[in-house]
This record gives sequence, structure tokens and C-alpha cells, in this order.
Amino acid sequence: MTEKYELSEGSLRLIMKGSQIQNPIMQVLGSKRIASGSADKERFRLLLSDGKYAVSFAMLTTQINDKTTKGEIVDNSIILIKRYITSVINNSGKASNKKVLVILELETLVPGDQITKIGDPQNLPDDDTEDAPPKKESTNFTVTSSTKSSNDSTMNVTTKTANISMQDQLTHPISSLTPYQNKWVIKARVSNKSNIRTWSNSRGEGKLFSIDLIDESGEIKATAFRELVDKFYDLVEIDKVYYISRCQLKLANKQFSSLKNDYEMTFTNDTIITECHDVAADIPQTRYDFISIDKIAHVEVDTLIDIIGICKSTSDLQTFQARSTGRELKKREVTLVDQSNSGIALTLWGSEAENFDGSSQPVIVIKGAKVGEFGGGKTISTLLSSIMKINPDIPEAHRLRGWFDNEGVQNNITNISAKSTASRFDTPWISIKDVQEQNLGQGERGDYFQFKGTVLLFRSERALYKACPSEDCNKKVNDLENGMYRCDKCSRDFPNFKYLLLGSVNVADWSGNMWVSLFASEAEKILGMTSQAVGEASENSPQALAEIADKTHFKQFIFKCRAKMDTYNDETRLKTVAIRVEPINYKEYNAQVIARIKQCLS
DNA sequence: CCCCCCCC
Repeated sequence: MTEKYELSEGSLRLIMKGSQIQNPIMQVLGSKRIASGSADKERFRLLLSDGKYAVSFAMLTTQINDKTTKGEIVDNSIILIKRYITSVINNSGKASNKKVLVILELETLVPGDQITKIGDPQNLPDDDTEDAPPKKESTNFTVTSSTKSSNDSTMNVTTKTANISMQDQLTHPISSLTPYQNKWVIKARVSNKSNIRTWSNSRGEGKLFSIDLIDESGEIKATAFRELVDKFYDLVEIDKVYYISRCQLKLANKQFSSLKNDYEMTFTNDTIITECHDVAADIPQTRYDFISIDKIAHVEVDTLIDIIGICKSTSDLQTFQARSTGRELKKREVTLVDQSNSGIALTLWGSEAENFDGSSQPVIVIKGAKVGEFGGGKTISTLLSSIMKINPDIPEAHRLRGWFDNEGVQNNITNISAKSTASRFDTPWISIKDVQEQNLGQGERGDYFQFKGTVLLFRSERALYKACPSEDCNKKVNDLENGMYRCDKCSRDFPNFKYLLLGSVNVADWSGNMWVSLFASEAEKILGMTSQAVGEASENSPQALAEIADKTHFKQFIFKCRAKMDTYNDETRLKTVAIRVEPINYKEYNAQVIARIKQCLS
């Protein structure tokens, strides 16, 4: 084992001086949990050895904490460090800064239980300022690049005087920031920037804007208030990289941010922000934590999530008044699908909705979309703080594009935004014979059922009446024979009325026939005419209604009915109302027929 | 110190 994985002897000394060593191999001699402000943000500190030197201040970035909690890193484990940064931590109040090695990515080469301690490593002193060993000394590792300070023996690593420029300092990883320590400099990219917003409440009023900052180790939100808005708003530009120092840290309110950080920062009068023109490639763009669409079905409402999906379809732009504020709102609904063969409705707002063009079925990526619920299905919506990208150049987007074009486009998609109105789906399909034999309609609410029926007769007598012209009143009016019409329900006389149909139809299926009654809206669907048009035709010709009714014969529809016992003139009998008459959806109808045939065969 | 983010 030891032959196979030789430790990168001497590499720790160079690393702690700021050099970049390619894939150094180290042994873990110890690890311990570091107490932290919040329980879910634990950190791990490692005692690392390169076989020659040992360093006790190495940390795992929190993203890879699971390496220790899963038991992958135990004492004596040999690890390959794939990515790391060195940084300076000021022990608040103490005179000297401390160098720290933050491991961003690692691979365990040999589990600790299969090996013992290698060599007799000596602690590397904190104030190690001697020159690094000359390069000709034989080493088994490669120095790929070194920081400016590594060929300068005075090193800025332990310097914190204000008159050196920030560029000369080693920067701190965002993930190492805490409210307990405020001497730091981060080098971070602005991945999102809000507009300037004002507020006014019981605690006062003012204005603010916020930005999202990202580096290789993590991300954090930063907010500027009041006069600091004027100072920084124009200075800070989206996608650019800055050195930032002297902000105040506080606990983040997770409800309002999807960023993976327990803290957020507030700009202060002492905050310094300078642009970094020498942008290292290792400052990432936006970081996402995508959740697949099928899993959103189980996510709590109001949670902020990151999502990637193909825009399968889009609705037209809709404009309406907000009920609460009365403000005019614009929205567009987009259906996103992904490899889980699930779809979800995404709502875009305002100008984002207006300008959106989904005709090419692009990949949509959103950081910080809000999960909502409508009619029992889950939906998502963008917020002002969301970042939306169309066809971003990231591996996940290319993978999704490939899946959709090759396969997903023809897959059946389960839409998790579908309304789940149980009663509608459960309406049983039964025959007319069953309706008559099953003694339906005894209950208070009546019984609901549906069937495919053929119209045998549309009764034209008394199919039309003059109704109250008030919008929501369909009461029959009395013709006062003086040009006025009285509505008893509204207790008013009107100079006009509206025509309404009151349908009564004899419908048949394979098993029998029965009479069903229909409200105007459904009778209109069978006649293919509005009540008003039928009424006007009748005024011109007394035969018109009979002729119109004749044309309905042998038309077929799906009748969704309610059967209920009804008492009229002391006579109690079953009354069936077709509450909805719909054209036959053969896909749905045939599925039901096939299901019943299968049931018969089993 | 904000934290509103809308509708069916």
C-alpha cells in the first residue's frame, strides 16, 4: 500500500507558502469537529501529514463534510487533494494571522483502517518564513503555479497592514466567513444583483439592494442599505469579480434565499470593494443545486429551489389585476419537463413574462424559484430574486438537451401541476339501465355518474323562457303586457329580458333511454346556438325551435349527470340533471371502455 | 434595517 501511494513529501510547506501543487497526496493523522454558531453548519479540522511535515490547521469546505460523517476520512486515511486554497484567518484580537489550508475536493486513496502512520512528520511552524527548498531537490509532486508572494521571502501571508493592496493578500474562502471574525478579504463573483428597492414600515423606511457572491468554496448574499446604496450600486456589476472586505455578517433567513450559506452580509461604512481584473478561472459562475421535477411533488410550499428543465410549451401572456393591490400584473405560464419524465408549470412575471419566447423549446435554468400549490398540484414561480438563464452553457443543460431531442420529446410526461380534484376523476361510468336499476338519488347530495349518450329527442315545448336580465338572476319574468317584465326574485320591473333555454332531452345508450334536464349553458352546447339566438329565431318563426331541436337528434355527447329524488306537486320521482354535456373525448372514453373489458376478462 | 414577489 505505502509503495503504491507515496506521500508528497515536503509539499505542505510549499502549499502553506501559497504554492499550487498538483494533486498532492497526504495522510490524515487526526480530525475533529469544530464548534460553530449553528448546529447544522459543522466544520472539520484535519491534522495532515505529507510524511515530512504536519499541519494541524487544515479544513474541509462544508460541501464535503460528508466525507468525514460517512467515515471516508478516518485517522491514517491517505487522501489525494484535488483542489484546495490557502487562506489567512485572523484569530480575533491576537497579533498574528494563521494560515489555513481549505480542502475543496479530495479523493480517499487508502482507507485509514488498512494502513498505519507513515514517517515521522514534524509540525510545520506557524511562522515558517524560510525559503522553500530549491526545486532541484527531488520531489514527487508538481508545482503548477505559485502566487506572487511565494517568490518573495517576506510573504504577505502574515501581513495585514492597510497600505498593501488587497490583491497582494491571500483571500478567504466564502465558506469560512463567520460573524465571529471580521478580518477577511474575499475574492468573489457577483452572480446576481437586485434592483434598488425602498421600504417603509413601523421600524422606519429606506432603500436597499442586494447581490449574490460566489467563489470556489461557496456563496453568500450581501445587502447594502440607505446611503450605502448610492455608494455601491453602480460600482458593483453583475458577473464581475471583486475583492470585498469589512462587511458585517449575520445569520441568514433561509426563507428568502436559496444560497447555501447560514450567514449573509451587510455592507458597512468600512466596506471596501475593488474590482479584480486578474480573474482566475477558478471563480465559478452561478452554482446550482438542481432538484428533479418529480421530487418537487414532495417539496414543501414556499421552498426556494434550483431547477433545470426543457420549456415544452408556453401559454399566451395574461394580464389581470392583483386582488390585493389592484396593480396590473402580467404573467406567462411555461411547462418545464426533465429526465424524470415529469412536468411542472412555471409562472414568469412582468417583463420576464412579456419577453419570453419558448418557441425553440430552450433549456431553462432557474436559481431560487418558489414552490407553490394550486388545485392540489405543485407549481413553481420566479421571484424578483430568482436568476433565470436560457440555454446556459453548463453540462447539465447539454445533457438535458440531448435527452429531450433523442428521447424525451416523445415520452409521456406526468404533470405534477395537474389539479387533483378527486370528485371529477371519480365520476363513475354507468349505463342508463344501471341508473334505473340501482335506485340512485336517495342521498341528500345526489349521485353523480357519466355515460356516452345519443340524443333521441330534444323537447321543443316550453324549452325557452323569458328570464330576468340581471346578470346573475335567471328567474323567469312575468310579462306585464305593458312593455315591462317583472322579476319576483329581484322585486323589480325591467323594460327588457333575456332568453334562456331550459332543456329536456331524451337520451339513449346501448341499455335504455331516459329523460335528463339541462340548464341553458348545456342546452346551448347540444343545440349549437345561444339561448338568445334561439329566442330571436323563435320570434321570427313559431316553427323555428322545433326545427332547431330536430337537428340535434342522434348527436352524441358525454353526459355528466346528477340524479336526485325530487318532489313536485306531491309526487316524488328521480330527477336527472346533466350538469355537464361535453363532446366525446375518445382517448378518455376508450381508455375507460378498455379498462372495463379487461375487468370482464379477468 | 429588507423579506413585497401577486392570479386561477
